[in-house]
Amino acid sequence: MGRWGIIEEEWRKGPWTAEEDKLLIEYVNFHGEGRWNSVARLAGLKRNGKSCRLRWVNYLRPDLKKGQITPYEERIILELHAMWGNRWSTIARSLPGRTDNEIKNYWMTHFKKKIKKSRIDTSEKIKTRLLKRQQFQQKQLLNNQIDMKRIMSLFEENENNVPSHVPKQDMAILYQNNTFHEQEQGGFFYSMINGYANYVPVSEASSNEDIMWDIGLWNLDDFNVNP
DNA sequence: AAACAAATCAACCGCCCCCAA
DNA sequence: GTTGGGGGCGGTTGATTTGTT
Repeated sequence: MGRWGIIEEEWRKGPWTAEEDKLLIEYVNFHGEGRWNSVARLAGLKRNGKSCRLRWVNYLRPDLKKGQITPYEERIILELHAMWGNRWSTIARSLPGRTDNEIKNYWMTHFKKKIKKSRIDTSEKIKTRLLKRQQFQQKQLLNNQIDMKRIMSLFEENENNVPSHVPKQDMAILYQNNTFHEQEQGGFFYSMINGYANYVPVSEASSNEDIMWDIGLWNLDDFNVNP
């Protein structure tokens, strides 16, 4: 009870019940995603907006991929984590149907203990701090994710069996020995520059030498965007 | 069978950014 | 220019599940 005898807003916490899920699904089906803070009022749920959003995004969304992370997905998680660090939502954008939370959990349980604490940790933090200030950079980098998706979609098709419509040359993009092999035709050229991955659409690279899709995130020291 | 340990993962928290008023 | 609400993100927790002795 509040000071004036008014019952203070008490939000439910903890695991969701099937009934709560049902209410939330009905709400989203009717009102769409978003405006999460009005869910409690409109759907009769005693959950705050954040809780509702989280439940929907991580569990109830119909487009979620169910089942275990496949070995193929695991490789992508490792590769992208090497590129992006702990930016789970960024990594998740390249894995359709998987959530940042899921990927984060997976990495934490499977790989964290294998990574020794070292000065790499410190430099990761510096990198993260730098990135936050570099809005412009980030937007550009996210654009390049689109290019990554094209790569990833090729892997997707190659995961189990190779559809006949996949051109031979695209098959050259293979993930072996912890790296993408260089690929010169019909896809992307992958290389490591200063230890960071670069993906260059081959068509762009060959038609215009000046275009360099540098998603080597961390060479930001060279920029002075925010004087 | 039972006690204990470890792994898993759903959900929380605090912080941050964005943007409308 | 400031403020506050909404929402997104990464780190963390802790109940439950799974493995081990």
